[in-house]
This record gives sequence, structure tokens and C-alpha cells, in this order.
Amino acid sequence: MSKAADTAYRYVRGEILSGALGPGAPLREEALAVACGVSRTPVREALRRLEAERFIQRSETQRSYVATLSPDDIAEGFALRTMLEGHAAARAAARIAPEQIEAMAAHNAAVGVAVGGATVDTASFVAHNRAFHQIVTDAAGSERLAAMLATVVEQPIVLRTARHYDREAVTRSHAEHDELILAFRRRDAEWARAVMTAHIRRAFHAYDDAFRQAGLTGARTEE
Amino acid sequence: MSKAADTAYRYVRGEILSGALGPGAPLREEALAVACGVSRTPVREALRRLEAERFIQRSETQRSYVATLSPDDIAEGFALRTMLEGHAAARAAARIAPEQIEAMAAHNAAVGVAVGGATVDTASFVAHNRAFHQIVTDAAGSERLAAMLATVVEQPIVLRTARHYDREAVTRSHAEHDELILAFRRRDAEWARAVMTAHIRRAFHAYDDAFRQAGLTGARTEE
DNA sequence: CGGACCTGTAATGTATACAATAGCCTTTCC
DNA sequence: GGAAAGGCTATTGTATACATTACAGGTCCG
Repeated sequence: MSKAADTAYRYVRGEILSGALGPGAPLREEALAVACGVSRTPVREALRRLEAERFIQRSETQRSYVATLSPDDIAEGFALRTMLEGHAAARAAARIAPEQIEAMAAHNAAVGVAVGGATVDTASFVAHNRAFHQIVTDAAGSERLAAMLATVVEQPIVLRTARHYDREAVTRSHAEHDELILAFRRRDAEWARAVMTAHIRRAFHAYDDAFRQAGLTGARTEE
Repeated sequence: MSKAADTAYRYVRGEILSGALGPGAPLREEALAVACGVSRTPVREALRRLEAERFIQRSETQRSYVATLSPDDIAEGFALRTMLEGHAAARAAARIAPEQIEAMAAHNAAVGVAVGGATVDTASFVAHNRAFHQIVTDAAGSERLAAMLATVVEQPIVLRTARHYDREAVTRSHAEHDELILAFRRRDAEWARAVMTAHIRRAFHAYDDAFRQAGLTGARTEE
């Protein structure tokens, strides 16, 4: 995407992920255009892209709103992420380069520092956790898969700013990352898939616990 | 989408699926605009949507071309479709309405007619097969899942016009559909998932065989 | 003779004006 | 006073003009 469209995309996406625009908030093209100093044309392009990525929903009358996720939507999002990221780990095990494994180890060492201090360094944890997972997605070598993951990975980020991470959860996360690295070193696709699957499932329940604690209706684990 | 944008979307999509625009063909906005009697603006919107759905790829310099799929892309597409449609079947088993099951049975009866004659009625088979699978996707009740499936289901349609279906393959397909209906009647999610998974995997190999027969490089089953 | 740069041409990116449509408020009639 | 209908306003859809960027061809210099 080019300059103005990219500006609009990042602006709207940022407003949504930061929580400045909550679920259901209306998105008027003209207002967004003046807010980020471009014309409506690139704003429209950004909105359509965000719609494809499920950040935005449109009414039957073509008006745009920040997406509202039901508990089932969230549970389903995690179910899809579990499958897709497990699959990505299996593919990555056969394709990942040694340098990428080292980069993952470096990011996970940083995660260890972030969760090992007196208080959990949430910002650092989030950044290195994201980078760690991104390497797996990249190593899987499937753009289609990467695009699908993009629509489910960022979904629950809104809550991240609202809560402190549970130390036990992030410590487990760190250990699971280490095990994934071991699976990659052995190039064991099924091991990698299993570790990643368990990792995302545990993250789902950690998220769900925090969600309920925040006084909202939790997602239902079905099936 | 509104009128002009929808016109452009269907026009370009149709040209790609019909094979009139082969893989790698350049897509110039102005030319497409005059071809379907609208301005560049709705054409651009259609191209961006088709890009999100992976029908179109863009060069680093922002030019648009009909997507070219490598053998690994195709194999990966089927792998994703296997996972996602298996998941859809499992979800559908818990949610599908009796009328939907009856509709599936009706479509599969039509499939039986299409594949049981002196020659296979390809057009009828394709139409009813598609409707059958669409009911499963709808019954799964997840728009996100439906959107993901849309990007992998149509992928290999280009070849459908070029070959006659193998009678054994379509007959098996018919039988597998029947078994899926049985699983739905019992509301057995894991049975439904297993049947659908096997169904798509078999379809992949049928596709791959036809692909090789057509003198092209077949997709590689990896892992 | 080859390569690099520069210029012309053609494509895409952006802005803006205009058209169509949906929503809302007001007004009018029962 | 309420409900329905009509017009006004706000928002999105489309077209077009202009800006910007990339590709290609040629020319100039080494």
C-alpha cells in the first residue's frame, strides 16, 4: 500500500487496537480522512482492507463500525488460531533456517527477562512474544496461511492494555516457547505442532480467565 | 458492495475463473474499467477485494496480475481446506437444522443423478456439489471461517472446465456425502470431521492426478 | 560496444466534485 | 396527540482530473 492509504490503515487500526474506538463505534469516512490528513479515497481503501481482516463490520446499509465480537466469535477465533498456528509450526519445522531458530531463542530469552523481574514487563513481553510467533509464521512459507493468521492473531489485543499478565501464565508461555525451539532443532513437525497447539489452547484459557475477571461474559469452550 | 463495484468484481472474477485471463495476466485498471463500463474507482475496489481473496497478486511496484499458484501453493491450499472444512463439519454437526440436512440430502441425490448417467453431467455435479458444501459452511455459523474457506475453495476451478471427471472419483464423492449426512443426523462432530477430512484429501489426490495427466507438474504432498 | 543515466510514456495513487441513497426531523393530516 | 409522509441532511458511491511513480527506450559517455 502506498503512503496515504497506509497512513489511514495504520491510523484506524491503531485506534481500534488501542481501544480509542471501542466495539460498535461508527467509522465515518470523512471524519477519518480529516483526522489523518488524507482524502476519502485512501481511507476507503483502508476500511475495505480492515473489513477483510475482520477489524470492521459493515451494516446492510454500507456503514462501517468497529467489529463487535461475541464470546463464540472469540472462542472460534482461538480454535482457528490453534489449528492454523499448529499447522504453521509443522510446516516451519521442515523449512526453518538455523538463523531463524537462533532469532527465536533470542526473542524468548528476552521474554524470560521480561517475565522474570520484580514485575512483569508487559510491553517487552508482548513485543518479543509477537516477534517469536512471527518467525514461525514466516518460516512456514505460506502467504495464504500468513494472511489467515493475521485475521485471528490480533483479535484479543484490546484487553492486553487493560490487565496485568498473570505471572504463572507468562512463565509457562516462556517454557513452551523453549520446547518449540527444541522441536525445531530436531525438525520434528508433529512435536512442533503439538507444542504450538497446546500453547495456543493454554493462552485461550488464560485470556478467558482474564476476560471473566474483567466482569464480562467469558467465551464458551464448546465441542 | 454496490452496483458498479460489484459489476467489476464479478467481471474480473469471471474472466479469471473461466480462464479467459490466465495466470500471470496483467490487470490494468483503465482497461478493465472500459471493459465493464465503469470508472477506475470501483475497479480498484474490486481488485483489492480479489487480492484479499488471493485471486490476484500485486508486484512490488503495485501492478496487479492474475495469481500464479505453485504446486506447493496448491498442496498447501488443499491442506488448509482440509483443516478448515473438517472444522466446519464438526461445528455444523452441533448446529445444523434438520431442514438443512434434508437440503443436503436433496443436493446429494442430484449429485447421484449427475454421476449415474451414461456420461457424467459435469455442470450439474459441480453445481450441486458446491451447494452441498455451502450448506455445511453456513451451518458452521462462523463468518470468519466462511471467509477463510472462500479463499481456498474456488482455487482449482480453472481446471474443471478442461477435464472430464473420473467416474470413480465422483461416485466416491457421492458416497462420502451420504456418510456425512449420516454423521449429521447422529450429530457426531468427530465423525463428521473425519468424513470431511477424508473427503477433501481424496479430492486433492483426484485433482492432483488430473493435474499430472494434463501434462503439468503435480502438487507435492509433503510432510 | 556496453552500461548507465535521462527522458518520455504509461501505469497507479490521490484528491475533489458530483450523484445517489439512507436516516432523521419536521410537518401535516386524521 | 400520534402516525405517516415528505423533504432536508448526512453519508457513502462513482467519476474524473491531477500527481506521482515505474518502466522502456534511446542517447551519451567511458
